[in-house]
Amino acid sequence: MIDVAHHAGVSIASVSKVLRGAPGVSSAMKERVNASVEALSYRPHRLARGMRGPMFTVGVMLSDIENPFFSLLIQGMVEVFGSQGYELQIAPATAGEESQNSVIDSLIDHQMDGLILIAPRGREEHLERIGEQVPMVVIGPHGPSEHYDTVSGDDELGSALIVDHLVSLGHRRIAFLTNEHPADRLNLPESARARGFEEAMGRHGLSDDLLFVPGVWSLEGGRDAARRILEASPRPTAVHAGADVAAFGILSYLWEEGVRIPEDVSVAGYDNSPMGSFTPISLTSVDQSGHEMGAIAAKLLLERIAGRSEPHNDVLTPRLIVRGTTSAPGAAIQSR
Amino acid sequence: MIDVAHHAGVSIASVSKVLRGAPGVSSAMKERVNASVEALSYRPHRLARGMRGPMFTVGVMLSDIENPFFSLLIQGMVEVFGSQGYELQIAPATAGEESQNSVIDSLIDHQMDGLILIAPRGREEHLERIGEQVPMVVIGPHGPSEHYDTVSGDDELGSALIVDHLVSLGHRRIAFLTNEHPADRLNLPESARARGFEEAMGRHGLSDDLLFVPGVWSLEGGRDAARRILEASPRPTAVHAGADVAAFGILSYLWEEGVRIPEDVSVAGYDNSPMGSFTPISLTSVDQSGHEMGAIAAKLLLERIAGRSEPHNDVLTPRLIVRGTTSAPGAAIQSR
DNA sequence: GTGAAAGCGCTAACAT
DNA sequence: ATGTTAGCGCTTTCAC
Repeated sequence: MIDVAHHAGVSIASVSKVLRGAPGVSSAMKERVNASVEALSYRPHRLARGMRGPMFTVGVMLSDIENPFFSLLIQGMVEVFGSQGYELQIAPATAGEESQNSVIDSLIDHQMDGLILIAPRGREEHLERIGEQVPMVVIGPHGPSEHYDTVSGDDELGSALIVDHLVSLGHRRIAFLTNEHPADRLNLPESARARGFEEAMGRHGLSDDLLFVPGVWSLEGGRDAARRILEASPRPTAVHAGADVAAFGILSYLWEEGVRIPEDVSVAGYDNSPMGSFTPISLTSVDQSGHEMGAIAAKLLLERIAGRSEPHNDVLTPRLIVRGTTSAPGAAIQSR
Repeated sequence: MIDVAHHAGVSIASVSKVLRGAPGVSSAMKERVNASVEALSYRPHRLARGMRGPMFTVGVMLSDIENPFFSLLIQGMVEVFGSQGYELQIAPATAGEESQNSVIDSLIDHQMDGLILIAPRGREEHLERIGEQVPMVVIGPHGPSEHYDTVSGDDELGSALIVDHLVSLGHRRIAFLTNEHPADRLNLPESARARGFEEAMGRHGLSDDLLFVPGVWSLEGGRDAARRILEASPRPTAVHAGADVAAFGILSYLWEEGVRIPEDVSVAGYDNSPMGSFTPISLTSVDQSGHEMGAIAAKLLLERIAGRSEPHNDVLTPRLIVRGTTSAPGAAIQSR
């Protein structure tokens, strides 16, 4: 910056003012400085700037880089932050709680102006403590919160939509693939979806007909689960896979085994992934508008950075998307 | 840090030394300082540290957050950097060259110790200029380079593997889906794959039978291309989709139209995405070991950060994975 | 082995 | 409207 000041024949404070667009600079000064900046192809040192004021950078803790739904979220954020002059940096973590916490700490150490946590596994108390230190938005069913905002889909309702749909088709015995999680963690999507499933089944008087299949939401996890579902007695006529990726695994295994879908077994996913809409998959699923969710999270974070401190807990309404993998049990209502 | 020094009753210089593990500190001093750090739950200010020395953070320019192959790359990097005490921050960009360049600039402004660019669209000269400023590794067919390293698959060979396979099955008229790109950009995966396709066709004396289908490598792009391929006359009996995601789109459209695969049209992808291996897709594809590629890029970057300046240009050998979407033309060699 | 002090590149009072 | 200067939290000579 000193070089620029010399080149332009002005003080470094003036350079700083021009660069920040601060008030109280003549247009002549602006031109001279900008010309010198150009001539020397000077770029401001973000760290030095960050030592005094904001970094104009927000951090995202990404708990699973493979999940395509999370990619959607990030795209929504990118658009909002980009248009507001904020930069976005993503710190990849794993599913483990320690990994996620250390990634979050690192983001704070880097003096990010705000944090968005995507489906964190940390406990509420811990999240509250982070929220006290830095503006924060959590994506996932985490409300109510004191010191941070949350955005999530109404996963209980989403599960209920699936159950209602299947029951209205005539299904009674329905399986749900749990994503393995500690029983005391009520703030995870898998908890909310399991809860919604159980309640909806109860509402239809089917509490004795539900089957919880322990397993993991992944392609392989879905295949494993499908194997066990076929062996169950009585065998379920429908499966709520919990997530699209798990549904893909289930479908894959069932198809290989010659099980007809949806005639023999109906399958519903969750997330409405792009792949699911395509033939020959045509997966019945629940849409939770990830793009919009990401954009909302970004806007909430900007509000918090601007000073708001009352917590917002936004819940988006999911939509059921009926496609070809669900039908009345035993009935081939549509060709596949 | 001053607080820690007071709490421990020592100078801030000593605190600094202990924290960095610098030589010349008594073990008594170490213990006192560490105790105070613990007691005050002090965390070092990364920006202030970065103003004097390295940040121990590397930046990744991610040109497409949706591409699952890129996720694989990042997982490979995470493992290497994590074990070496480096942090990884991902800056998401779009396919546009300007977007990518500004993201790269921003990474440099943040004083990252090194950069990995995933499939950048910038020109060689521009990349060289960046490589002069900061240790850098480019993932993509960009060699030979002066001031940075590259890692890539041998995309020309990969395309040739597909052509050889299809021709050995008896195909002659084969289509290739171009990912739209400027003709003068030879350093893109799409360019290399197109080149490999053309050369291999020529080698088999089929230069007159090849069909370049302009289009985009995406689900929708694949569907569009499939429509035009069906209309082509003479109609190709096989398609090299260029990328799995495009192949999925092609398959989707062909299935909807009642075209039998592989009997009527054979389809091959590129990338060996996890989804492709599952029934009912079972896509013939080319594996380019993304995980390993990411790990190699990370190691090369660490070497550069450590001081190496001779460029390395690593090329990984791709493997053809034959599955159910390719067969002799007109022949149903395997049930789907 | 330990501490004092200069300085990294900026911003923000404050003075002119 | 412009310039001077004191820090931000750390690292790093250089004395002690």
